[in-house]
Formats: sequence, structure tokens, C-alpha cells
Amino acid sequence: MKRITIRDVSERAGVSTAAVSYVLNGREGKVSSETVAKVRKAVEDLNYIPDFSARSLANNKSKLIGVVIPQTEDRKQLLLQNPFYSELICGIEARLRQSGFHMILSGVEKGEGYLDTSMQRNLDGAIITGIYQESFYEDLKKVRMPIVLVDSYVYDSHFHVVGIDDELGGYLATRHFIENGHTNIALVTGLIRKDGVVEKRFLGYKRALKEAGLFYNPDHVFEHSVTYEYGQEAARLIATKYPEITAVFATSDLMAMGVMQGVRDEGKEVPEHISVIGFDDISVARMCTPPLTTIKQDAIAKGIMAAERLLAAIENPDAEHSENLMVMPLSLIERNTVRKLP
Amino acid sequence: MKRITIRDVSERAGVSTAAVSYVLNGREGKVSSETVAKVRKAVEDLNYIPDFSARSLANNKSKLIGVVIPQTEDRKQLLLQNPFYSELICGIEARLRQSGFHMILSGVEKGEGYLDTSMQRNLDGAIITGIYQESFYEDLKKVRMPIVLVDSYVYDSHFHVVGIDDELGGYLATRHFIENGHTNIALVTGLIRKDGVVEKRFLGYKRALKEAGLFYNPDHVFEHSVTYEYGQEAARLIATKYPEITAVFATSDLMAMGVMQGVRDEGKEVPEHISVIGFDDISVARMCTPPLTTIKQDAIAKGIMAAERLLAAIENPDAEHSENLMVMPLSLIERNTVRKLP
DNA sequence: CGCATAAGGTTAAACGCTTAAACTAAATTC
DNA sequence: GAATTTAGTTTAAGCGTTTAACCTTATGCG
Repeated sequence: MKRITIRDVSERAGVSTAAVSYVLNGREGKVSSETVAKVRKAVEDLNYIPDFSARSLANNKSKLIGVVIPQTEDRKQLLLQNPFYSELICGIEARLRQSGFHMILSGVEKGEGYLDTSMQRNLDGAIITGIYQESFYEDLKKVRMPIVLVDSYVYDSHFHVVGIDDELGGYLATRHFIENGHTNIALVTGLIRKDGVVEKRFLGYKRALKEAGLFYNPDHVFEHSVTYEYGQEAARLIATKYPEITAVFATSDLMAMGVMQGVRDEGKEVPEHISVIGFDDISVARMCTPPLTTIKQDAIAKGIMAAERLLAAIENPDAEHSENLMVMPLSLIERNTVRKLP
Repeated sequence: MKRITIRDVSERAGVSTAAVSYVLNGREGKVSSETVAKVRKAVEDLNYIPDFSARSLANNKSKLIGVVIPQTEDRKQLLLQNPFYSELICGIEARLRQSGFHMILSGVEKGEGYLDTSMQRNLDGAIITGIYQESFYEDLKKVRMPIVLVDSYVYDSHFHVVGIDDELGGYLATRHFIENGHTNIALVTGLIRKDGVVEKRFLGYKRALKEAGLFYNPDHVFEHSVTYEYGQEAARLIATKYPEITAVFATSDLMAMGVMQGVRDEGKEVPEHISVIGFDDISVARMCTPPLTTIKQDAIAKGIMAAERLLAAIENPDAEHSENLMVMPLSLIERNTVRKLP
């Protein structure tokens, strides 16, 4: 079964392939309404579907967007375990599809850049989530497609950025503890990397402490990986070795849930013995017991926004460098994991 | 900045483009080791990266796999909220990348087939998860690429299938309740669609009841959508209007967690008043309180297997129709949501 | 030595599309 | 009525690969 080509369509419609191409691409004024009708009919009759490879080869547009998300520690799998990323992807995909784009979702190999993929596939743009080593961004700058960074503080005129005010998030969470009488507040977090979101949340945490005249104790920050398991481990440590700590700010809900379990593992209770605040407000946050107090951000909206920004930049490549930073809203959601100290 | 083409490489190496193409594609015996060396060097020097569009146009291979997953009720977003799908995707992506393939992840538009995408992009294959209306599969059969169906009982020589023994899963869960003295066991489930997985789980549920000489009561099956919210709603209904029910088998962990919440909403406890068993063993199942007893399947492994099958079929298109059905293992994981009745 | 064969290389025709440039015919201008 | 413009259409040259077919030499063999 041979493929139906633009030539077949042109023959059936009795016009040239150029004419067909023009009507398919809606070139205004290039073609009479009569021809449009003939071509439409032929396309319909033959059930013609254009070949995007050929199109891409001819005009250098692929209608393909690269989306990269972080990988697990072992570097083998995508970090989709974290529902935050799932929701982000949902938003991105929905918006891209709406505009006829497809998404190539992938992780990125250890050390490798993303240049290969972007060149091979002639990507029209990319959305990069998470934070990577510097060389990765250097590579990215060399490529001439628009790029949107999500959750990154790597500012550069080459990149559009969509994020939230992470510093504020960290501040709000910590201040909430303080308002409830807590003075020994631990931070449980993934690796604090330069220009990453947790660095800012950490800064907000410190600002709130300072503002309240509290001593910042480095021993109270537990830094490792963004996993449920590490949250659990850290909480066990806290429950057994740090009796002074009454509150834990986890920089991701996933970790916060681990913390809650770890606390219980040691025979203590949340929030009776230890209060917890998370970050993200992933959907399970309201489902767990007790429901988790957390800093809410809308991951789906973030994804949609990232896609929107990218599409706009593709449409209009001469980006005005003014508004290429987008900050989405965030808020503290009070549920039941913070105890008011007497 | 012009693109480096195979022609540039051939000129620098002092050979023809054909020679370059041969070494790039590892055509054995077509080329001397001397030429191989020269070409390798030139590729390295110029940092040449082939254009997959051109390649696809020339040899009809795209190294692109379509992956489709179900969408939410409102038909706008991917069903990635359900961690089961996230994990599946992780497995698929990891395996595909390992073999140099990329994945186009998408939902499929209301009513639309998948033919368009597959033709436009010249897909080398597709992995379809979930269950769709019949016309969708009819379309799929017309396309000449290998297709792997995950979680579907649509058998057809055109399709490879990877799944689990859902009937057995339903049976095991139900029997576990019965062994613990329960006799009024509700089923909370998403839409029971022909050839879908829940249909089989439902069958297993009925078989276990029958085997134990228990009456199957249609009023005890609560069928709607695969969401936390519906689980919650059903549980509230059960807790208030069906006092005889002591156990709930939810056909997905997400729903089971909703059930647990719904039970609590009505001032009752799991498992003291109502026992619960879920399905999938998503990672949060062990994290929730109390940890959920469930039917475990390994979603990541399932994804890897699906990808593996597809790759094999692509390698070797003359598929022997014997082994195109793959059944993955499953087991009951006892945690703390089932109470032993006196 | 003459000829078949093999090994290694090249040429050039696809693949299916876009688009600048050329062309044609009709309409407008002076 | 010739010259110019306009609108609509076609021609044909790419885009960057692959690969069948062809062309050289060198090798082996009777």
C-alpha cells in the first residue's frame, strides 16, 4: 500500500503540487477559492496525510518539541515518580497538542548534552525542567531554537524561564512554623544545587529564621535526594537524635510524606510531636493522613504556561527580551500537620 | 551557522557520501577499515550529527515510537495523575532510549484515530495503553507498523499484548477478604468496558464469590471513574447506606486511597469498620496510612517489557504469531487494611 | 595469459515536501 | 492600444539522507 503524496493530490485536483502546498499551508492570496475547493476535495477523497519528515526537511520546521525532565539517582529512569513532574507533563502535553505540536519526552544521558537530539530531530523548541550541570546550559545556548527553562534560576537572554518565587515559598513555610511557636525547625531537602529551586527555598528558610531572631543551625538541614525514602530516613534521625526539633520543612511533598512515615516509624506522631510542611501540593498531599500542610503551586498551570511561552517564542522568534521571565503564584495551604505550640 | 551535512563529512574525509553513509550505518564489508577511520575522524572533527528527517524520508525509518495513554474524563489531559501510568512511562522511556529510539507521548483526541500521527511522523511502532472504542483498533490495524497493546484484551494477530492476569488479581483480592471472614464485599471500580482490565478483575471478583458460595449482589458494585474522588464518594455511600458491607475491593490503588478517605469522612476507620484492598501497588500504596493491602504488579517492568517487545517486532517484522502475548506476574501484598473478622 | 570474481568505491536517483522565481492571462492605467 | 500591474499558477531547485546500480582495481584460477 503506497503512500499518498502531494503529487497524487495535485493530479487528482488537476493542479500543481505547489498549489496544493499553498492551500495546505494557508498561504493567503496565493491561490483562488476555486483551487482551494478542488484541492480540499482531493485531499478528502484520497485521505491525504502530509509527511512531516519531508516537510521538516524542506522548511526546517518539525512541529516537535523536546521535553526533558530529571532522572532518578541511578540515572536510569525519569523522575516521574514525583507526581509534580507528572502534572507538569500533563499541562505541557495538553497545550502542545492543542497547537498541533508533538512532544518528545526524555531524560538526558549522564553528562551528555541535548544538542544531539535537538539537531537530529530538528526540534522547534524545548522545555527543560530541573537543574543540570553548567556545561549542559552552555550546550543549550549554542542551539538556535527557543528554550523554556522550568524551575531553574539560570538566567540568560537565550532562555525563557517559568517558575515560582521559591524563596518566598521557603519563607512562608518557615514563618508559618514560627507563628505557631516553633523555634527549632529542620529543613529536609534534596541536593542544594546552584541556581536550583531548593537553593532559593533554603534562602527563604534562612530569611524567616533571621527575621524572627532565630539562630540558623546547619546541623538542622538534612540534605540528600528528593525521595520518599530519604524523607523517612531523615525523620527517623530527627526523632531519635534531635529531640529539640519540633518542626520539619520538607522542600517537596514527596519528602514530606516520607518524613511523616519516618516520624511514625519511631513511635511518634504528626503533628503532636513533630509538625511538617511540604512543598508543591501534589494531589496526594490532601489525600494522606493527616492531610499535609504545604506550599501550593499549580504544576499543570505551570506546564501549560511553559508550553504557551515556548509556542509564542516559536511564532515570533525575534523575542523581546523583556518578558521572558514568568513567575507563577504560590500560597500556603493549611491542613493538619502543623501543631500550635503553647 | 550552517548545518553540517553528510556532504561536508565526505569532502573532509575525501570519499563519497555513500561511503560515509555506509560507515555510519555499519554496513559490513562494504567499506575498508581505512575508509572507516577517515570517516570517523571527519565526523569527529566536524561534530557531525545526522538529520533524522532526511534519514526517515530516505529509508522510511524514524526511530520514533508513539506512546499513547488514556486521558482524564474531561478529555483534556493525560491520565498521568495515576502513578501507575507514570511508572509505566518510566519503563518505556528508559528501554527505548537505551536503543536509540525516541518517544512521542500523547493522548488521543476524542473519536480521532491515531492514523494521522503515525503517518505524519512515520512512526516505527506504537505502544497503546488503556482501552478505547472499537473503531480506534480498526484504524490501528490498517497501519503497517508493529503495535504493542498494554492492558487490553483486544486480541488480534496485528497486535502484541503485554498485560497481567487481571482475572486472577480480582480473584485473589476477593478470596483474601473471604478467607478473613468477609462476606459482603463491595467492588469499587472505573467504567467496566469490554476487553478492558477492570472487566477481568470484575470477573475474578465474581468467581471468588461464587466459589465461596456467596451471593453476587449487583448493588454492591460501584462503577464510575478511576479517580480518588470517586473512591471517596463511593466509600461515603457505603459507610452510610450499606451497613452490611465490611470490605471494599477497589480496582486501582488511587481509588482505594479515596475509599480510605471516604470511610474516614464518615467517622469510621480502616480496617476496623471497613477493610480495603487496592490494585497496582503504586509507590504511595505503602506510604499511606494505614499501608494499603493491594494486588501488586510492576508497572516499570511492564513498561520495559512493552518496549522490548516492540523493539523486537521492529527488528524482525516477520513476527511469528505464537508468542505475541506476554503475561507479567502479580501477587497479593498484605499490609494493614484488611481486618480479620471473628 | 585471459577471464571471472570479489572488494571497495562512486554516481545519481529517489524519498515527499516547500518556495523562490518564472510564467501567463486578465485587468488596469495612461 | 501599448505598457504596466495584478492575481493565480507552474516549474524546478533544493532540503539531507539512503541505496541500487554501476565502475574500478586487484586477486585468484585454470
